[in-house]
Amino acid sequence: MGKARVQGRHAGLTRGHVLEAAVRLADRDGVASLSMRKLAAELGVEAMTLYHHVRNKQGLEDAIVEHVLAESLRPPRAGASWQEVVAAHADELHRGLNRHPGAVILFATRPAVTPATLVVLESLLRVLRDAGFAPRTALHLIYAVASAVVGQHLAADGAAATPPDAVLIAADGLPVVAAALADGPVTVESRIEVTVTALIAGFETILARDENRPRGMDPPARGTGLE
Amino acid sequence: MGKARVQGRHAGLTRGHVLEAAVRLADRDGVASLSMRKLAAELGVEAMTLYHHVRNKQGLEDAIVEHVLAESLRPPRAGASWQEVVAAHADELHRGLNRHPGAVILFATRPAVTPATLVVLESLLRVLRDAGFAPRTALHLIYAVASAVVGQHLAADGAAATPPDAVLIAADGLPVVAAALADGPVTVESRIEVTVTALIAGFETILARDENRPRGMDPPARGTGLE
DNA sequence: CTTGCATCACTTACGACGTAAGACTATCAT
DNA sequence: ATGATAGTCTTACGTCGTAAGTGATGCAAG
Repeated sequence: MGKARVQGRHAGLTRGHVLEAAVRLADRDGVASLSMRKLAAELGVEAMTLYHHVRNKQGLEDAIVEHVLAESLRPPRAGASWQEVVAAHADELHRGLNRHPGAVILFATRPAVTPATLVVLESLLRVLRDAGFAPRTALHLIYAVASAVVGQHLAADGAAATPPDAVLIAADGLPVVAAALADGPVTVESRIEVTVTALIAGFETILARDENRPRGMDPPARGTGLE
Repeated sequence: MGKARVQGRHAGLTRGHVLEAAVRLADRDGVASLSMRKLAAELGVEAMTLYHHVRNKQGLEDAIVEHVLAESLRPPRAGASWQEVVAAHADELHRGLNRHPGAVILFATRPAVTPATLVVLESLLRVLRDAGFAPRTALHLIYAVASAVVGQHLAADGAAATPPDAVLIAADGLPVVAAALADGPVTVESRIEVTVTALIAGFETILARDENRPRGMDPPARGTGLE
């Protein structure tokens, strides 16, 4: 009786609000500490309410990935060389992850093959094909760049979690490691820049090699020792 | 009062047993579904008992990473070229992750700078330095390869989680994507092989470039567009 | 206007999780 | 015999995702 309950009054919550708050909380505290209850509290609502706007927690995480990618990736600039296009793509991805550090781990887990990202992929592949790459090789190139960027972010985040002193102490008696760490910390930016530069240069030589061997011939014959 | 309790009878549990069981469960069901309680049950023991052999769950995960790395990485073969050494290192890492698929995600999270891995790193860096690489560049090379291998495994696992049909359907109207996916699935092996090949080729050109510019000069001047 | 219904919100509840605190017991050095 | 130590179990707390059910709101059809 008494107890004027106001339950159920529509709060005007939309999927957009939920997602925005989710990204904000993930950025602030990391996605690991993001829970349906905390997110609901942030929105002034009960936990179960969120399930009207999101299938479940995994759906929420997928949506975060999609959101970050959508706001980060742009179609390749017309008239740019394939090297510039690939470098720009890596840069966009890197900036997106930098803008949402707490969400990086999601990119390692969720595949992120949504229509929107596939469209971007298509345009990237088209540039590469026009430059002479076989479609399969072009796909490998994009995969390599994306994995490298995400991987470097993950590794850098993990490294940031351990105090650098501990590493330096552990590196005692290991002169080359010490020398490599001597001049300043290794930043994500430098890691990504070097990696992407190397990948582009590497695929330049792969492209040159493949163009000199026009039609269906044998694989690279003992390239890396991987099988 | 009655109730012949048999609690506390030493079960002869060791850290090695705990770790071995943890790796086994992680391999079977994935590390995400590994809990202290399940692990304890697997060992015929109560959950809290594990805390006498492991600091906490994170410590357990770190130990899993360490264990996999220790059983996978080998010191570089004497007399091999730096390219062979790097390729072999990538291959060892890849095989290790292949052997323990459920634990891959841990390699994205935990930094894995233990004394043992640092020793391996030192020997790798020594080979690269002897080949003419600056220590910092050598470190970037190893980081790039490790991140690429882990990143490709993660991406491949994520991709395996989504049914390939869905991707093919989504790729409808995207001719280049479709063409790239046309001849068979993209395996982890091929992704890693191509990436590592490209990285090695790329660092070959970086090495050649740096050797022609011996002492401290400007950075590559608009290399990738990353800053 | 009334009636019905889909939508949004809330409540309660369940089983799982990591782990702090403490009690018990077996083993071994003194 | 006497402690000390280390391995084990019990209980408990707070958190998590979410299934199931209840109630209120606002809109559309009669």
